[in-house]
Amino acid sequence: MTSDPSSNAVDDPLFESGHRIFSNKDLLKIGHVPEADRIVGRDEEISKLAKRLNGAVHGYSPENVMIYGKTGTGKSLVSMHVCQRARNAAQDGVAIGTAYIDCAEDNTETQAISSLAAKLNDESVTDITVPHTGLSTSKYYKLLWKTLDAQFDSVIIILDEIDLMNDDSLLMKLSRAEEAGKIDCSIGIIAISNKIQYVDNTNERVKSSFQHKELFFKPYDANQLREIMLNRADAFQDGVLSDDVVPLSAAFAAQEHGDARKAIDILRHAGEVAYEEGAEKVREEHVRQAQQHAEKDRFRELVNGAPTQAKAALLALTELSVNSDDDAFLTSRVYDQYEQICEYLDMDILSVRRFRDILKEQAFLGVVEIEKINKGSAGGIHLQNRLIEDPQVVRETILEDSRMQNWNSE
DNA sequence: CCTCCACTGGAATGTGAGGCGT
DNA sequence: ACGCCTCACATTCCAGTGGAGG
Repeated sequence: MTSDPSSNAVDDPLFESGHRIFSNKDLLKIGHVPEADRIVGRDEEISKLAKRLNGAVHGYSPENVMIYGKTGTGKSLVSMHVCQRARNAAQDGVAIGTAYIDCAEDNTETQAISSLAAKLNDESVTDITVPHTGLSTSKYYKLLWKTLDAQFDSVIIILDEIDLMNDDSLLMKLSRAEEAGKIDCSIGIIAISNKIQYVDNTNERVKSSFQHKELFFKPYDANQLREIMLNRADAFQDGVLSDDVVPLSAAFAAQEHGDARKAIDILRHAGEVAYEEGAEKVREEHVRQAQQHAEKDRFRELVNGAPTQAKAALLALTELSVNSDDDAFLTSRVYDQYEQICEYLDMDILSVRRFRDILKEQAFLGVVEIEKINKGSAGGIHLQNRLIEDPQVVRETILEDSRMQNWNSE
């Protein structure tokens, strides 16, 4: 995520000095955090969240907040933004610290505490050194408490993607620290989750200690997406975007997921497509291409990320689809083909039961489609499995895997 | 309307890897 | 270094399923 445009550039005719399409592509990067006035359609969420954290600004305890919402609905963005404003708005004599933890990265209690301590610690003030690793969990906690007391009246901690944290005692210990008298500094936690049921799945001890308000983020609608994209339109050169480009991208994204990240992705792709074509304007057809491209990318990612056994199962399906007029096959038929593949590739052969579950998982991910059919007295209930994307494309993607490469027709 | 087929899917149970405290 | 615990993945067993066809 670091961009370092070299400062001592030499004009080389091999590379164009100015870009025909983009003027500031950074604005379309995934990790780009827009300025405050560029956050769209989340005013309500921002003010609600700010209200919960209000205490921190005056040196009292902020409330804990649990934020729910799908990906790309601005949860992290709004949280970070509010934290920043809280820091700026802190009253005289009130020291506020804020920290952001990505639980996908630090997914154990120890890791999270250690990076929390490291992030909040200002060595020149506290004279404490936080080692990256090597201490027991409890030592890290002690370090953290010390750090906090030495520097802050209150801290706000953002725990992003907390559902990926495989241990919820962190939540409990953080929220109990203050009342247990371990620290004088007050702690507010913003926990962010994609899953609505997150709190239901945590145990009772955590539920009782992590008292919190809940906040729901709705997906962006087409209007908001359009505005978000228009706000970033100056990533493009003046007049390069045709009028219908942004509304179309917004419409695509809105009907599919309401995910701002993906919407912007499509816009960027459209720009790239236009550039490669040598077009002087980004047009509707470029957006359509970008959209299709995004679809394929998503698919590639799904298939690439699948475990080996799932790939073998998919390969069996593609093999059948390619070599026959039908496109849907009974599980038993697919399983036979799968057995052949496994044997040929010298892989373990899983049981039919497990095989069914693997296909079901792929169906959940949107790679295959399963239909229930009934053959009556000729054989009761069966499942029919069908690939959603073009079998050839799936096949190529699977064969990119080194373990699968030996499988070349027959 | 009852039977019957061959697969489905829930439940119990086993196994190996990895994180954690001691 | 050690055992403990949890989790994901896998197997085995078996009651359940539901419409075509008698």
